[in-house]
Amino acid sequence: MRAKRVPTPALVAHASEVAPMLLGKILRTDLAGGDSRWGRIVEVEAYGGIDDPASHAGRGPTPRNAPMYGRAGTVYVYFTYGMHWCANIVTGETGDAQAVLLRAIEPLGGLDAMRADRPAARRDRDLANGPAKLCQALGIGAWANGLALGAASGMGRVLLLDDGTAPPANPIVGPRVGISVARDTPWRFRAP
DNA sequence: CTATAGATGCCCT
DNA sequence: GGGCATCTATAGC
Repeated sequence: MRAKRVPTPALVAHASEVAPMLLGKILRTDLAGGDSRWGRIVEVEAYGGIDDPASHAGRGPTPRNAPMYGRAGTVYVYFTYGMHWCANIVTGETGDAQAVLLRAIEPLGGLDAMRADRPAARRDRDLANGPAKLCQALGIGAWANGLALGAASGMGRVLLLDDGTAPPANPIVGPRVGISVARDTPWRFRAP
């Protein structure tokens, strides 16, 4: 089956509901210069809005989290630890400021380009098994911040595709990684 | 395999 | 100035 774009209305729900549904979907970048890279989403985390202390939107709007307040399907990319980019997909109603952090994909296409951009990865399984590694492998950076899924900028575009693979019936659910608050909220989802 | 330290810069208080 | 939705190399088992 050929892959089709995930329709935006499917993303208009709480991040904790959208997140497990993104497992199994295809994340692809088409970069300026012509190369495409893609893989299957195998790990995500849900982040809520003003009511979620672990979310970047947990203390209201700031310049950094502004894309989170946009429409569902907006890509929110942030810079952290002085060197890493991480990518989210905004969910919910406009203004809800919820998002799903894309934590890991199983690389499927564009492997050579991924390897070139991830010299530290000694094995292919390490190409995109982390939120910052995923961005490095797919070539996602500041250029994608605030873009709608599927919309092209001068640097490229980000696509969320459905190739007919159903989300896992029993994803591994647990607390989110790397946060210092709300550690009891089980909003991390992994494919078995 | 686990544990730990260091890198490195931006955002927000 | 504190803290960060992280990654890598290295050390030890």
